[in-house]
Amino acid sequence: MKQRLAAIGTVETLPHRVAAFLSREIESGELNPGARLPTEQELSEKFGVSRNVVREAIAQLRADGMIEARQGIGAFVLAPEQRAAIRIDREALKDTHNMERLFELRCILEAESAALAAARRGQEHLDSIKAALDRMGGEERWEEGSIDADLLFHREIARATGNSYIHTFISFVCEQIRHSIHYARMTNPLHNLVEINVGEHVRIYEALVAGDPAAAEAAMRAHIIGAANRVGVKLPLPKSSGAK
Amino acid sequence: MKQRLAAIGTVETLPHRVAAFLSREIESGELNPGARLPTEQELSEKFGVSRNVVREAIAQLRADGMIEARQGIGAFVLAPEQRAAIRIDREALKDTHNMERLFELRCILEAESAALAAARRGQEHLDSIKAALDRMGGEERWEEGSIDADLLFHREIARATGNSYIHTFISFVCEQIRHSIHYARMTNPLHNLVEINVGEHVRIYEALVAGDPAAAEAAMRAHIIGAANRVGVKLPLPKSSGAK
DNA sequence: TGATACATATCATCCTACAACCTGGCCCGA
DNA sequence: TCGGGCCAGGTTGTAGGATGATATGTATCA
Repeated sequence: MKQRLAAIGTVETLPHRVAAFLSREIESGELNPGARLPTEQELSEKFGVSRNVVREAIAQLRADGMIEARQGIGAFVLAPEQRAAIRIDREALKDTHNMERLFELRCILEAESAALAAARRGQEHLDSIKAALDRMGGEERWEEGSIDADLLFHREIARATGNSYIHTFISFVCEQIRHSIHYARMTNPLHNLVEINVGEHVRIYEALVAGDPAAAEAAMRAHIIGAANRVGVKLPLPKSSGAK
Repeated sequence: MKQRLAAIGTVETLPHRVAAFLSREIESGELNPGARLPTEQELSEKFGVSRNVVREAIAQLRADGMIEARQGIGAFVLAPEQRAAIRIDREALKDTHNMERLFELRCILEAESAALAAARRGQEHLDSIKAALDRMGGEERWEEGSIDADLLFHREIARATGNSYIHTFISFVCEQIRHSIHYARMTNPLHNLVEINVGEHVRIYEALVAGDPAAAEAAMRAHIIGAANRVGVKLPLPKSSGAK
């Protein structure tokens, strides 16, 4: 049971906390790009942890391209443009407004990707997508399993584009959304809030089978707008004026 | 001068090398999700480094969500879907085929974002974009400065969407492309390969001023296809069949 | 004045030790 | 025989010091 809790809550380790603190300080602008961080020793004293912990925290920030450490001089904050990784703060996703932004990004990515997938999908891709579709709606289970199948459905479509970067990006965004929905379900007793509309998925699948990019794009767009609505996020006019 | 080299080459630190090794081992599938990593001591012996170095490497992988460490048991490989960060291998970008994929992703992101920006941009956004445009083409310098201005132009448009996630994603993708182009220029003596078409940018800007999403999207799409061609990447029919 | 040598500051790496935690087996009692 | 508690060993988490590598500023000397 404790193990289960650890898997969900992700026990906060000391380096993680230090890294999160520094990260926020940089994001908020208290430490501008080019600024020099306190020395490792100063930080270890400030947080009351060993220098080892501080180093692990800095190693993480450095890997992300947020700071650059130079031997003999110190560590410096880098400009946000030269980040080597994209990382989304899950705390921020508890805000509905941010959820809305994330859904908007997802809509952009997935709609056009669906069009690409319709043009390039092979039979093997269709099979994988169909399998996910069956797992999703076969039984009337609106549970974890169905959500997994839902995500798999979207990932398989992304894979059918043949573009690994698109696959990576879409997988990432979907996973963030899944996480925040999971959180919403934990705090909100309305479990049925998360409801999967199988019909929308079927329409996407049919467009892919037909190899019709425009239809696939439209179906995917409609689906994501619908999905956003079902979790209480109203998506503001994506592609409203540009459609016609 | 040495400082310059350090800023470009990013001196390989031991933890970074260990992390890269483990990362590749996971990506290549030699370590499947759920598998347990060797203990820290075994790894430190295997690589001939201290346990501290191994810990810093593992801390990075853990921050990315590639592995999960449990006290008293060991470290385990996580499924690729639950990554907490997106990280692009710059070595892989030296392959033209990957460049092509990245441009395709960029096209998807930026085209629709341009449409959003056209609908939502305020005067302040137009001013920032115009400033970048002036910096880009004002003087006839196809140098670093112009490339910076080019990137800034795109980032400012992303910012005008009012969606911070879109801004983050586009900044990230653009920066990856900039890096790989920089690398290509170093190895290839054809410096003028990287040429900035000011006219294409002007057309995008005018569509934003007019507040015309469809025109902005089309102009951006044309621009990115053109930019890809200018660096020797032919973009395969994005939005070809779905357009009509 | 100019250049070399030195002292200092800082990060990079290593080492040892202990704490916290999990696993498995052993022992003992019912 | 079975069940439960106890203990030993292994593994990660944290602490603290020691040494090497590198950059900066200063002082000394020709």
